[in-house]
Amino acid sequence: MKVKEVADLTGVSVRTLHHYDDIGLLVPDDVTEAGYRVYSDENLTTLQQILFFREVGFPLKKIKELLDSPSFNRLEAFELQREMLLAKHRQLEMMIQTIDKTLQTERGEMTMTNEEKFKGFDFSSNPYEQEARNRWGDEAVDKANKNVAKFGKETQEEMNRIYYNLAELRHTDPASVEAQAAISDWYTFLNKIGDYSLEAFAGLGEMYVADERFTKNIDQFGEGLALFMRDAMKAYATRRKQV
Amino acid sequence: MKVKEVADLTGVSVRTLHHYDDIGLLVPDDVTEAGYRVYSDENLTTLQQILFFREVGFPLKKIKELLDSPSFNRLEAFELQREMLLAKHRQLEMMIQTIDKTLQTERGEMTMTNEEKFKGFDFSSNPYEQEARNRWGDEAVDKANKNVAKFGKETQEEMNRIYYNLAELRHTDPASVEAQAAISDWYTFLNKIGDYSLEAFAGLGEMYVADERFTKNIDQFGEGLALFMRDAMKAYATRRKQV
DNA sequence: TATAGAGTATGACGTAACGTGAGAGTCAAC
DNA sequence: GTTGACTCTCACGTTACGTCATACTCTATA
Repeated sequence: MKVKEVADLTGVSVRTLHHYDDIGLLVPDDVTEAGYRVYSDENLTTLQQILFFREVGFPLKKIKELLDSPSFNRLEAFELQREMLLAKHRQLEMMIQTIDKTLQTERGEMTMTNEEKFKGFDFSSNPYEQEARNRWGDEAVDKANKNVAKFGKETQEEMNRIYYNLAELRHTDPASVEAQAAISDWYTFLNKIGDYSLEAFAGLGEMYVADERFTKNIDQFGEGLALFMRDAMKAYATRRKQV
Repeated sequence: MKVKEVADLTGVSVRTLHHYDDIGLLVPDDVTEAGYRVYSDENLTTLQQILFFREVGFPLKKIKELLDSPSFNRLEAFELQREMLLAKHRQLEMMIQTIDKTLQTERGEMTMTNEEKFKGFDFSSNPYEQEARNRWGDEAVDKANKNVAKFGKETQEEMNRIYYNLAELRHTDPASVEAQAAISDWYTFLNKIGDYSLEAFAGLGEMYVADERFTKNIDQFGEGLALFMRDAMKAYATRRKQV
């Protein structure tokens, strides 16, 4: 299919498809000799995914990261998207209720507090978005760091100690007893300030190497630490799941 | 209430409130001596309106036009917003169905056409336009411009004359005798080339502001004409229905 | 009462996700 | 062989804020 066919089918503009091609988010599987973009059925499925994530408010950059992520699983993604759409659905219901109440208020049939006036409007707390970010997104790290700040100096120092310990081991085997002990401290620490399943923990490790901003941050404690931590975290999660 | 209180209550950022102040969309009713913005309860109600319109995809500029419009009626607006939210609600239901089908497809339980894959995704037109099309029918929307072309040059010229007349009145009261006389010409004209009930006529007016393609076209004769025509058309339909 | 800490103000530049031409090549149809 | 619809690649414009930087204000507390 050529651009306009895809555009007409999906409702996005041709320019949008160009843009997605430019940023590498949706690169057509084929091009004609004249340079015309040709989209495959596989491309269409990807586009569907992109539009779902876009609809629930993910920035394109993050969508790309998700789709590129080695741990990305289409079926799982669809299920999550379903949940998120349902959440949005419920949110809309709240907004409609809010409107109904407002209408009654305008007619003088009842009164509303200011909080009630904005029920359903606060998007800052979408639990499913949070879940998605935990599962695949780099926000997991942000969250951790923010929480650390919130938990004060001692926590910060504890975190640094763990980093230093790990940094010293970074040229050894990530699956060794020492490394696993150190990474276990890391897991314990993270669960003090947040809530990480083993899957999330392993996913977080992936992010340490997948996203250069975190690689850079972590590697301040020692070059190659991020990579080492990812391997150690993966090994840790795998081993503990087997038990 | 000061900025942060409002921000916390509504979930928008402080920067957003600054921005809305800058562009004149939401100007706080009061300022302290130190220049701090102080929002009244009236301001909060306006903000609620703004967020509703924003949620259904209206650009801020259009929201400002709506709120500033002399014919703007809060109660009516709430009812319209309710409709729009319901439309979005239905759209979400379609998307959820689409996901369910996709999940079954992934499991190999069924197959989907490409059209089905994108059902519910076509946002090319704002949800309200969808709603408008449902309510007043597709023809009402497309008919006007297409038919004019078909009816030849004289018809085209007559149409332009009417537009020019209206454009000159566009800063006056849409319900005034002059404006109503001019809009009556418009109604007569439209019924020469098509078939418009009063409801369809009013609905068409709504489309003039809801669909930017129309707005752009009409505003070529004078900025703000589309909005003026909508108000005049609505007043015209209301008045004639009462008789 | 001094001072820290949280809140607020105004620039001003940055960013995301495209929109909108401009200028030119491509392709099927009549 | 010439329309007319479609496509390409620049490249600048736009919307709705985000993100500093710098400076002022307010209040709780040592």
